[in-house]
Amino acid sequence: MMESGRLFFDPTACRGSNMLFLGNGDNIFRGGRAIMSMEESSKRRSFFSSPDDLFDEEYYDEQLPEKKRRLSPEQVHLLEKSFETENKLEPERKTQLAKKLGLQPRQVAVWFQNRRARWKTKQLERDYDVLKSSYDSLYSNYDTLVKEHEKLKSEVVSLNEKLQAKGVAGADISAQKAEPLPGDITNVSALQFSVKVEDRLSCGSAVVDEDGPQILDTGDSYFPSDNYPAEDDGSDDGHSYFRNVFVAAEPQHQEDEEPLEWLEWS
DNA sequence: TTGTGTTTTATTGCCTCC
DNA sequence: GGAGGCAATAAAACACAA
Repeated sequence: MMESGRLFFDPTACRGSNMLFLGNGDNIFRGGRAIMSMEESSKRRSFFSSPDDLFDEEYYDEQLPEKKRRLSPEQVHLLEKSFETENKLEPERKTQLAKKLGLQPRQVAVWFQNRRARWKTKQLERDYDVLKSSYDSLYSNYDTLVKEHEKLKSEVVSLNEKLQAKGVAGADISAQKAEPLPGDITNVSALQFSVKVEDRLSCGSAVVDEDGPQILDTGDSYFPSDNYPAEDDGSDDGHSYFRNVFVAAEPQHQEDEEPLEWLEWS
């Protein structure tokens, strides 16, 4: 596999014979011509010499394989569409696509490889954003809880003082007979998170119970399956590797989400 | 025009699977 | 062992500010 790739643009390999390009059913000159025709303006020349065909002067400009050339928008569009339906390439589809596009199968394979890499990079960026907003949300809720806790604590202290004052002043209520407070409710640990926090939250932006938000160990933390989801024309439609990771504080989410099945790998 | 940063195409080497 | 995948990287093509 690598050998064919290596030969593809290897000047020494090209010098001898074009048979080297014929192994996959397409040859580079056919592809080169197709690209050339779509990019009428560019007529640059390859840095390496070509096979016998190049002796034909008429052919020279159009047939010469170039060292590197961008695919035409039409080619990219078709490749993108194909990638959307299936991001991996079976040999048959590769050959078909290559023929359709006037490219070498190898070029199609390389394009898919690079496209998958790009998709993955974008996906990681999206995942980072999701994780960050979840963190921000949790942090914000935590902050609210801490403040509320402080407020309640001071209320308890104040009520305790009143009770004690009443106990001293009241004729029948001795300090000994007074109902003890249920535990030391001025103690942070007694209050803190021993009850369901969600009961105390009014905003409802996040449901945080005693188990708290958590990151579940999903085991394999990367690709959910052999197939990535179809991507909407390379746009950010927010498929996350980690979408099944968060059980709380999921940020506002995309409407056009795909079903989770493909994410539920184990 | 040129320098610079980004994107795209292609290669290389390693790994896994059959 | 060959085929195909991925990560890392090179290098050409492109975009764009100065």
